[in-house]
Amino acid sequence: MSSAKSREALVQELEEAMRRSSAQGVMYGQAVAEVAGISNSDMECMDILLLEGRVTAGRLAEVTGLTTGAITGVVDRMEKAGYVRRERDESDRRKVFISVIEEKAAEIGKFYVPMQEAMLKVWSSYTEDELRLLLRFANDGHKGVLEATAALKSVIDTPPEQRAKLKMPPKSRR
Amino acid sequence: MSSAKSREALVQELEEAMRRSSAQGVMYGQAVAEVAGISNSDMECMDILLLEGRVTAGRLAEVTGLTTGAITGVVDRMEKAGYVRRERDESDRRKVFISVIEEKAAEIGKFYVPMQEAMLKVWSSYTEDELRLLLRFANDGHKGVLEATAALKSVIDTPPEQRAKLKMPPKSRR
DNA sequence: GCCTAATATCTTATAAACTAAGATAATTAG
DNA sequence: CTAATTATCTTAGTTTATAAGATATTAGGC
Repeated sequence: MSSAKSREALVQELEEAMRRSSAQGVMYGQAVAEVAGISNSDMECMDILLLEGRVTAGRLAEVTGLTTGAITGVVDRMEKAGYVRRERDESDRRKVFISVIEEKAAEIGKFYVPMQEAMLKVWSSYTEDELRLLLRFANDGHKGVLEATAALKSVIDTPPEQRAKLKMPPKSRR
Repeated sequence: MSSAKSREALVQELEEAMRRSSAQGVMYGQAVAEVAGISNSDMECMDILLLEGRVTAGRLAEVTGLTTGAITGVVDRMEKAGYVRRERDESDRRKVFISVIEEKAAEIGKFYVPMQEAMLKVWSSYTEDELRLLLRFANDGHKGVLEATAALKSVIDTPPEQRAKLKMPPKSRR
């Protein structure tokens, strides 16, 4: 019974299942923001900061897609709440680095514990070989999403006249 | 030699890889909303509608975590833009079902094409047995995230005195 | 059947957070 | 040195959210 389901049906089920669980993942993030008492955008910036450590205001704007003005607001709020600190770059004094204050940020990290525990529980029912496959998929998937994001964004940058039918050559920016 | 990587290391890598790709997934969603010219919340509601087909305003509020007043606004905007239509339930005339207008919704669906293509490309490099494993994981994962969301929300309802310490995850080294 | 409570959505006033445009300040190039 | 560029912040106005309560419908107890 190697084909109880056709490959096509399998792929379709996969698509739907992935969509559902990623939607639920988004909602988890919102719930964390709510419990932590900070806005969604602030939370997203914290995530970036926790991953990259020390980032300029401009890069936050770039990554989140917010305007620099909005980022000023985000950083004001997070600084006031004690999560981050502004540090002017001494070699280029226009730049402002935002850096995480670890002790305070750890309070937020706690809210990810239920998620980590749930995932550990799920993974505990898989063999090591299966986990290796999942890891391969997570990495392949990440690359795929990056690719898709680039393809989609090239649509944004295409002037409306030319936008009629979408093509995929990723346009190099910056 | 069945463990080139220890199970623990594997799980940790998985955790990080999943976090990265889901963060990228969130960004894809934002990009779609931007290209489609509708807000993030509106987009989220559209996603729910596309999945469930026909949903009451109250359920949208429940699922998204927005107030019913905010949902009124969301539906007003989407109705005005022609994506959905309000339908009063004849058997309980307090209820308002929101249902998708397929032809118009397809315009949004088109922005998911780059993502679908990227995923198809990824999946094409897996065997059917492997796809079945991925499907199992997607479903298990969804259940896990639901569980985690519930666990997190129970923290909201816990009085602050008892909320003091949650277990921290095993310190992740990067 | 009638009154009260509960449910589902919408309305209003107000607040939060965003954008667009432009001000400020520092750096780089000619 | 001056002009152009870069990075962030400020301001005015808009969008989208909340909280509280209005409106309309249904359900339950007597």
